[in-house]
Amino acid sequence: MPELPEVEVVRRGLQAHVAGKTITAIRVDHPRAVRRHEAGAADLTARLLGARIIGTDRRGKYLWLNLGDDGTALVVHLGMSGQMLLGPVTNTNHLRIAAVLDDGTALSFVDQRTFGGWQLADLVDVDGSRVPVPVAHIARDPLDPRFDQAAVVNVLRRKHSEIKRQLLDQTVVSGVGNIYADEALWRAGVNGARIAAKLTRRQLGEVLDAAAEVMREALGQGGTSFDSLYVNVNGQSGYFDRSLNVYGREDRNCRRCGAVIRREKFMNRSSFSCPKCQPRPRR
DNA sequence: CCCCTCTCCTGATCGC
DNA sequence: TGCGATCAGGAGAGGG
Repeated sequence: MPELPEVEVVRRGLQAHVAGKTITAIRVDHPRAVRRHEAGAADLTARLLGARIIGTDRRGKYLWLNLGDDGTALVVHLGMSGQMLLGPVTNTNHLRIAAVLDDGTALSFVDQRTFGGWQLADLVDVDGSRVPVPVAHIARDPLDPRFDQAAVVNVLRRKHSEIKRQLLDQTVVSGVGNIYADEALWRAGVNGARIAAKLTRRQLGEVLDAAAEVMREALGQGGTSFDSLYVNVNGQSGYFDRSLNVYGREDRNCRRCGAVIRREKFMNRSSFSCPKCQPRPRR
């Protein structure tokens, strides 16, 4: 379940090891991994062969490799279970794309649930930043130096929809997934079912502050992993799951007040919250 | 326009 | 032992 911190860990690994390298071989093993590249797998491999990776970038849960100097990028989304691995792949069951770099390093895209994928795209200017076309609609994330929290609060003030739903909407604020949404709401003491427009500016600011804080801390721990589906470029998991306060802690005690953490269905996924720190809205 | 539900996918796990 | 049901969830299509 890679969210912003996990994707950033992967991006840093790629930056350190693939920047400046050229792709000398590439093979697509599963068509779903390139389904978002509308020109097809043959076009993608033909254009990547011989391409030089000049750097990496990320917004929210999207990361991309900048190629050559022609303003194109290889956009990577990890989906739920995507992995960008450097070096030999031992278990090839879920190997979707295999590439080789000019120093002999293997770069592989492994993805059990096939929600992720690669695509080539042009870079465009959006609000003063260069991003690939498929990322143009994605809002800045809370760790972006140009993240405008006041502007996001203004957007949220107009949303007649639950705050958790908005946190998960990548066009409002990006990078937050189910785990960090629950953690941020717990830290801010806000129930995810509260209507965004009915929260005060101060409360909305606290929720966004908490989201930035929890993701920054998770990044410092190398990310979160529950089932080893999320790993860095060397196949290793992070440690932040030990620091989670609500997610996955059903029936355990709240670390702040001792109440029993509850689990509920929300948007077809699980939501965890403290009944005392995060009282339900009146309806 | 705004909001929300559904769907894609695979593997682990559980109850019978 | 087998088998169906359930769960995990990012993001976009499409419905209301």
